[in-house]
Amino acid sequence: MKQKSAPKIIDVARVAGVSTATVSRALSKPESVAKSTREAVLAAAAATGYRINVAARNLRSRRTGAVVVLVPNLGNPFFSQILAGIEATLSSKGLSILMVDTMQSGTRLDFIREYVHPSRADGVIVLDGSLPQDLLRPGGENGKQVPVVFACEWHPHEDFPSVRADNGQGARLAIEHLAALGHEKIGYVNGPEANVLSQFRLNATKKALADLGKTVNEHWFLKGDFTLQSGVLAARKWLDMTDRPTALLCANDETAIGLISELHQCGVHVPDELSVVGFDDVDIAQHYIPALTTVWQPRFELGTTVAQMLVDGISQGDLNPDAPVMTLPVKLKVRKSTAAPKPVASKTTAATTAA
Amino acid sequence: MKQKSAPKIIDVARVAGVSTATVSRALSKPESVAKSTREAVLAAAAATGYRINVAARNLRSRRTGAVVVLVPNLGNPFFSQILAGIEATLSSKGLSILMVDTMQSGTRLDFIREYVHPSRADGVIVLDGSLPQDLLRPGGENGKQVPVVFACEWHPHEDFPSVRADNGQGARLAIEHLAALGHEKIGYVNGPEANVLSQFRLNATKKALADLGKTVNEHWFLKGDFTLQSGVLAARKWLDMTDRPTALLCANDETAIGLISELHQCGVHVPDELSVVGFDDVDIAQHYIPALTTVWQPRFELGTTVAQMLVDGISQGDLNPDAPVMTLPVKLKVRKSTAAPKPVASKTTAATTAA
DNA sequence: ACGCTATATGTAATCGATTACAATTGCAAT
DNA sequence: ATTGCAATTGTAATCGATTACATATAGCGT
Repeated sequence: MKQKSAPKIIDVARVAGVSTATVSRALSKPESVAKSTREAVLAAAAATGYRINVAARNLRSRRTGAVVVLVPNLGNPFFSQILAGIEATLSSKGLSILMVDTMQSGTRLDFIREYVHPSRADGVIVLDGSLPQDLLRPGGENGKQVPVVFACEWHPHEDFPSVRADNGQGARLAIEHLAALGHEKIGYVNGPEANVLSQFRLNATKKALADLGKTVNEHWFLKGDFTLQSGVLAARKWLDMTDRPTALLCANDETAIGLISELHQCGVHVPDELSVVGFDDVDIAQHYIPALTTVWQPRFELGTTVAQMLVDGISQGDLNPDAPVMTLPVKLKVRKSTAAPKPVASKTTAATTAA
Repeated sequence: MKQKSAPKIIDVARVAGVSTATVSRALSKPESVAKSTREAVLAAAAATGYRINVAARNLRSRRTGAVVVLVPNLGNPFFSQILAGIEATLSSKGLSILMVDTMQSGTRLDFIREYVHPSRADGVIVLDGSLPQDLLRPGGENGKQVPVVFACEWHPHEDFPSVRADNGQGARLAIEHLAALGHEKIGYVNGPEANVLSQFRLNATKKALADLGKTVNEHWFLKGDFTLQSGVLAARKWLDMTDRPTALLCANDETAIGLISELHQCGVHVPDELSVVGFDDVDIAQHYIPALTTVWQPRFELGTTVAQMLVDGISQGDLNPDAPVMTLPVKLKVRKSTAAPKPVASKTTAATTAA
């Protein structure tokens, strides 16, 4: 009795004694058919084991039910929680996620370009602020545009809608915290220079320092690239300095952890000899030793928010024209990696004991 | 001159002065058309800005060009590197990734079921060993099956092809290392009981202890669930013990880190008072303080391997019938969280100095 | 010169749903 | 009773590519 090939809509129609149009309606807009018919169709669908052919529906209805997510680096745990938020929202709307790692696929931009197209996806979420922008506006002015929204990162000179954390406020809170502890010599370990977040956090840091009347010493501003290793290198540079800052804000938690671990290797204790602040509040941060003082970002919420923004844009047929930029609040989590600076050596020396 | 709607294959055909069949062939199997025609078609495609309609191709060719990846928890960084490996391999084959978080979508199994279907995906990669198996064999014996492969985790009583790390060897190496350091009282902090990895590592741990003639004391075997918090709880349980183990192997790095951080809070020093071994070697592990001794898993390679296995299965039209289980080797990374046990207090006390 | 094969291309059916439009029915208002 | 409207359902065109099959052309051996 079993059919060789998968049941199609016409098989269901036959069993239910209705037309294919009715089956289609009963399944996709149940309220548009009579109750009795709906039940008959549902029963027939169950009886035949019918499963819709997604390609056929997509072709005819000119939708895809999918959203492309362009992630800079899937291996980076920072993005995984944002992805989780995106997934939660999109799956609740019946949309699926096409994931593309722009690092991996980076050698062939054409590969990515293929995804930014109405026949592929109903929308695009970009977590990578450094993609060439022409890639996101395919076909210039003509043809249908796929709605594009940014999360976390963004294009500095473009006006795509975006959701981001309040990076400026985060840097300011961190600097104010260090200043309140009594630090006068405060530095910063940057992320990649090409990255908007790095630059934004860097500028906000300098602004906050200036506003507080603190020295902005370029020697205390170190390069980095968001990796653990760049924290290690920053530690070595700090060790080599003659006039060292007493506190360092890092562009992210990885950098802060690499920094602290290398200092530990070299017998330098945090926060006694240097206060360190991270950025992001990854899960490990509060379980690091010392527990990391850091700027918390609502990562899961960033994901749900950007997904919702895109869903709204898709259903409106177009994105909100005034290119909204949503900025979500951050929080400073004060833990154990920051403390008042050590009293200057030339004065009275009451040796501080380490735990 | 610009057309309102996106150019279709027939527009390209007109410009190139050939039929749609020829255009299709020129684009998908270039070697099957004459060189001159191919060039004309490519030029016409470029001139019109033609982009293929994926839904149409999928419908006709009965393929999807997509692979579904079922991830237990996207927010867990452990999976992100495996995903990166999967992405690298699949994207190089022109396949896209449909990502589904089985935790998020877990409330509705039907939602997941929808993805395990030939019209959705050409294959499925499962990273979650606890999914109901009927979900992965839709339609019982009839109908086309979608190839399914497992990575990391697997179904204990099923014979799907799978790729996994050598968890048994990992546990054995860890126990042998602790034994070699002189530990006699060795415990284990488990992951979720329902998880195959937890159980596998647990059993291998017990076996290794028995083989080495060490005590297997059930009081030293603690429950856990792979989270940082479960490490914290394990630490408290350890503190409450009267007869404490001198070394603990943890089911994963998160647990180990939670454990160490809580002990640190309580003034207990690792490894002086307790040796701790993790499992997985997440990026942070070597930058933790103390640097974590742990079992390294080839996570990226797990991803590339399982993806390759699936790709082979798809192209063969069927998966290797003898349900191959590939086991990738692990390595023990000895760092600073393990040391010889403290000499018994009643004996001579030569206080060991900590770095 | 003839037939045969190999190569290249064209014609049109096909994949399986959605949906515009038409048709039917029931019911209320006139 | 007749008309009008709303609610259901059916008929058939349609989405845009792929591909089985048919056809045309060229090269080759005898």
